[in-house]
Amino acid sequence: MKINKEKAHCAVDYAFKRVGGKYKGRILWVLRDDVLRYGELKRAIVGITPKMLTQTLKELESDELVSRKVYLEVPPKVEYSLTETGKELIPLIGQLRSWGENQMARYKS
Amino acid sequence: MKINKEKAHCAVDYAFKRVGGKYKGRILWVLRDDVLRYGELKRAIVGITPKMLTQTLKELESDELVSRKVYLEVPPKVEYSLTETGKELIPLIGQLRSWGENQMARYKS
DNA sequence: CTGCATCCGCAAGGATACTG
DNA sequence: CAGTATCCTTGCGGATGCAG
Repeated sequence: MKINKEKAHCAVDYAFKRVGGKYKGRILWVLRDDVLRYGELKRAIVGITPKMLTQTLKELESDELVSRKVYLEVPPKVEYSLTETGKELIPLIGQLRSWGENQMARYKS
Repeated sequence: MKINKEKAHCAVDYAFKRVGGKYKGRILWVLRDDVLRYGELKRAIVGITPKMLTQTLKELESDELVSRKVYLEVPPKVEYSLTETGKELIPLIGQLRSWGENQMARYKS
């Protein structure tokens, strides 16, 4: 697994790296006020493959935006939720989302 | 040139696509309150190659976040600035940047 | 249920040289 | 000055199968 830890050129670069990629934004967003299990996430993020889900979650966990809680049960159960740092991003993602909605509406014409 | 126009899964996805990529955030940010020429941008975005600068600017222009003004002079002169839509993003990028700064400070230890 | 292992294609991005 | 034109590398992300 290759998790991007290289130096950012600036804070903007740094921030976009943590939140960029194809699914990070969407995952953080669906976790905004829920604690979700792996399978629930998989269903929520339409089109994601298990590999990408696991990989992206690991990166988010490594950046301490998402925390992972394992229940030692059979069958296995793992829950994902936002960390405090992750929650700080929610309002920003929310604004981006609103902006995106406006744009999509504007161009639908 | 391949500019990403495929359907977004949702508004979050849409927004991140417009602003993602390796340089879009940084370019929008340095243009936040200046009108810059090609060469000035190139110097401002440390590490970018002419190819990526041109390509990224084209995508931003195509998404109507940046506008391009050509002066028919010798030597040539081209100025880039934010559109109104682009300016809407600045506060959001600013917040992301602040968040990034805090994170970088936290981890510097 | 929650993943990991493996293989692979393709597009994003990089290096370098050249042009109007 | 403001880009193009080529060629090349990398690694993201997809597909599929297997495992605890």
